[in-house]
Amino acid sequence: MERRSKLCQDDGMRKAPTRVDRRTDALSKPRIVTRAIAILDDGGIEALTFRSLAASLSTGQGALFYHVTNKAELLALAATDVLSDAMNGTDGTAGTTGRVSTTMIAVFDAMTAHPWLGAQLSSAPWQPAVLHLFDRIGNELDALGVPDGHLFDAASVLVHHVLGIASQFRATGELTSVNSDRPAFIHSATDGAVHPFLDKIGPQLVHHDDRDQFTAGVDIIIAGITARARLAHTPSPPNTHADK
Amino acid sequence: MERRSKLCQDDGMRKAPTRVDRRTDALSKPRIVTRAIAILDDGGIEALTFRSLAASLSTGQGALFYHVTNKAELLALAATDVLSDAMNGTDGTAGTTGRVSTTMIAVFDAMTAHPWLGAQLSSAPWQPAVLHLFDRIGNELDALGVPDGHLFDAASVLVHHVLGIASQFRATGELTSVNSDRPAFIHSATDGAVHPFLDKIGPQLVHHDDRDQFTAGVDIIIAGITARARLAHTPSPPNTHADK
DNA sequence: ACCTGAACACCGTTCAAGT
DNA sequence: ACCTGAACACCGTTCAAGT
Repeated sequence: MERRSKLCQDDGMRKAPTRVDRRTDALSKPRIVTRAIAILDDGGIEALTFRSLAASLSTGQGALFYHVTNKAELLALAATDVLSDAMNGTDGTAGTTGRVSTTMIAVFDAMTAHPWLGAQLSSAPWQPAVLHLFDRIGNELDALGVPDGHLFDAASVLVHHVLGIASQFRATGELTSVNSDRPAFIHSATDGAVHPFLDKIGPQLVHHDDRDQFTAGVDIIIAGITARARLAHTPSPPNTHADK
Repeated sequence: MERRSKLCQDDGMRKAPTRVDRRTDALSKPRIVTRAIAILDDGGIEALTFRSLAASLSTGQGALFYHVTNKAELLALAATDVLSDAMNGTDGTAGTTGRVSTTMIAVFDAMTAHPWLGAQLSSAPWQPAVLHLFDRIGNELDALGVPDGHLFDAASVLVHHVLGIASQFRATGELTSVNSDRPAFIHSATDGAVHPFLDKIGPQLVHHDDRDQFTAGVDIIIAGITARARLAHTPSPPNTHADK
């Protein structure tokens, strides 16, 4: 969780026994996390193993446990890193109104760039990364003018929406195989049961863009939030422009 | 996937070699699934093991693989069973308008009754159980009068909302420990970073009811759906009554 | 203090062998 | 056809032992 970058914490100051840098690349939390992310990025979530990570850092597995409590913490740290980067990229992009959806889309894009991220976020919704996102969205809704009594529920729906699509990113292989032939897949998956709605929107299921669908969902939710907020509060002016 | 209940498929009819019921309880898919659900219900998701399941049915683990392809299928079958029951309980409960939220709440309640269900649903969003729910919600929105062009997006947001809170049901132990002392937990989880919104809504985080929060989210989404649908289509009458 | 690597306990899944 | 249970491959995690 701590981000201090003390790669070499007593460098040369003290006597220098033989050669202080008998290894320039001493093990450290940040180093481990960085390497873990690299493995996750190009091997998926099942590629990250304490054995593979240790090999990649040329150490023993035990050494890793000296710096990291367990795999859950390791994954949580990786998620925090990646998500923070994604969210920092959106600072001051749009006016207040658009800022919420900008944040949401940034998270979505981070999940497509790092397919393991979705699985990790949805598998541990109370991890720091998610709380961080929750806080960010809450603040943005606050700035947008959503009344206090509605902030909590409003922020929750938005976070749930990300977690919902996050779960769709589990098992990349599975998802792509689904995408290749959705109608056939759905037919086999539902095993011949009657599904009038699925049949009806079959074509959309095949041709739709996941990102568009995500943003459409965000729009719907924001519409609902403002509709209910206005209803409960003063009929204040729409507040549709940027304010900063 | 198939629900036929052929517990004994050739019972006694044929010759009766020594004693037809040398075992009344022959292994079968439904029997296995039922027992799996029982184990899941009172031991959580990590209690279900092919070893534990085999022991509980007094067979070898190999026998289970004769009826079930793998653990993923077993869990998917269990989820379908439980979710179908939950959704069948809501038939003809309310008018068209309230039917969507009735379905949503039924799913939520099923997840609190079977804490493993949330984990399973969110860990494999393309499984039959989820598709079944998706279809159900789509049909209900259709009956509600949501225009065709919006049906897909509308149903998606709702399903994502369930999947989002579903992910919150992972690791029951974790969730309860969180509930016991949320402020302290959040402080430690965020590790001292600045989280103005979390601080602001701290009290609500502690005292809120998860079910209320869920339904509040459903209301927000439905408000957004009707708002956008009305906007895109004719300004038709609110259509707020039951129609069947 | 930091690292090593064998060992432990536990999985899902397979498979030769039985009836 | 259905079942048995040992075996396999692979985990996360621990720990005595080294420097």
